Amino acid sequence: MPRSTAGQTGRPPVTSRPEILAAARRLIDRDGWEKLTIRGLAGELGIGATTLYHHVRDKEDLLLLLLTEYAAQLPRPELPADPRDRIVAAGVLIHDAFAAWPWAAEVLTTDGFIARIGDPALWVVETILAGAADHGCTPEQGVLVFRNIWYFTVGEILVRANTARRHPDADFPPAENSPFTGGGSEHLPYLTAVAPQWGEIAQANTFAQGLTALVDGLLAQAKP
Amino acid sequence: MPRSTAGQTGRPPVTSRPEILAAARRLIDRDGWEKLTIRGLAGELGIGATTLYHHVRDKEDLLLLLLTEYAAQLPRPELPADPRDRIVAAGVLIHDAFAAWPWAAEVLTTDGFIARIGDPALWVVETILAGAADHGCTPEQGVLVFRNIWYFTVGEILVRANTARRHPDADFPPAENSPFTGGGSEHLPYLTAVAPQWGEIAQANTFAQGLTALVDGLLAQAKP
DNA sequence: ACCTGAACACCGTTCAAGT
DNA sequence: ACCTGAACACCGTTCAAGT
Repeated sequence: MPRSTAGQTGRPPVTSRPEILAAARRLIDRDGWEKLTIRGLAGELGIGATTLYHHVRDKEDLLLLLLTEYAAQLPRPELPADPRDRIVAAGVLIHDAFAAWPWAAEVLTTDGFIARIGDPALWVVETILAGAADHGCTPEQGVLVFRNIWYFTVGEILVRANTARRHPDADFPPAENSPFTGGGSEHLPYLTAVAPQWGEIAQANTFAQGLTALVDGLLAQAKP
Repeated sequence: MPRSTAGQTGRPPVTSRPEILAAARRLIDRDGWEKLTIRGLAGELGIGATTLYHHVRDKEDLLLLLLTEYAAQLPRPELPADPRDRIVAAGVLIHDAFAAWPWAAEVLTTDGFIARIGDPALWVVETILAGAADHGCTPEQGVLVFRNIWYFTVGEILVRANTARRHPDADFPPAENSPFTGGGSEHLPYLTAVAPQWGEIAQANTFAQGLTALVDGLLAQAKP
């Protein structure tokens, strides 16, 4: 008996989990991740919306599968030998992975997915812990280093992704209609002075620089 | 002619913007901010849902009003004289304000509100820019310092708030069902070693410590 | 086995009609 | 002036019925 198409019982499938995940990625890449809806995804596949529930537990499960697939597929490059440089490089890797897929970072925080990414993503955590230990950190200090890097990275991606969505070249303050650009700005001299250049300054990618500052500060704290 | 109740034309109001904002805060404090819906808010006030649109442009406008009101009401304490300590203190202030109202941080990133908070919140930005300048930073470096602090702070609050929502005492990895706690964890020795204590370590509030590391690292970069 | 439409319990928002 | 219900265009999800 052939095991693939013959001898089956019941109605034949119209889709599969891999097909669903591929369609979801297509939809996200095309319209943005906030447009990924169960109904829209079913439409993309040309099937009934409720059919999806036979291949995926719920929408949260779908997002988790998407994230896991993405994480597993990421390259795993050679890292520098120096512990400090290795930690920075690992942080940059996390950052670049999520910067290319900003919705992933958003999902990761907004829904508390952090604790549920599987094996394929854990080697980055291991790399940072190992780097900290090589530098002379205790395990506790290593965890601290990782968590602080994680905070910084998530924050940078979320702020950058969301400000880009609205103000293509501005960032924090100097919206033309902002109250401080009008009258009464005497008590905000520094802000008023940099306001014109803020947008330009904010546009530069300074993530690696900021991360380096954070890592250096953390390692200095751990080993005085 | 009395100016309050007599001589008016048209149907009398059933609510007002301050009443709406107060009800919204009540709802958020009681049920969490994801439960704040236009319909639910109208229900809380005992009025028709569509009536709200006569006092508030839309839901985004409502959230912005809420944020502005909250920011305006925050205390404005005395800060240390030393520039570095002042920057750290200002960062801790931002953090504590949003940590007490985590949904505000979430709104701030998820909807790109950052560029639109008004005057009452800008003095913190000014404080950080002034501190950086006092330390010898250029205006560009000052902006960099502020932005990095902002990333770190937002990230910390979002990650902490959302992991707390699900895993009361865990944070990143050691969920009991995590793949690496089972077999095949030989290539993750550091992670495996700290796994049992991770939750406990992650529970401590190390924000000020992490922020200090970041600020020290940034200031060291700016003035070698 | 797998698929489906109808239905449930929600959203934010608009608009013509009422007071 | 202000308020309102009905309606529009959506959500995620369940479930009985079909193939």
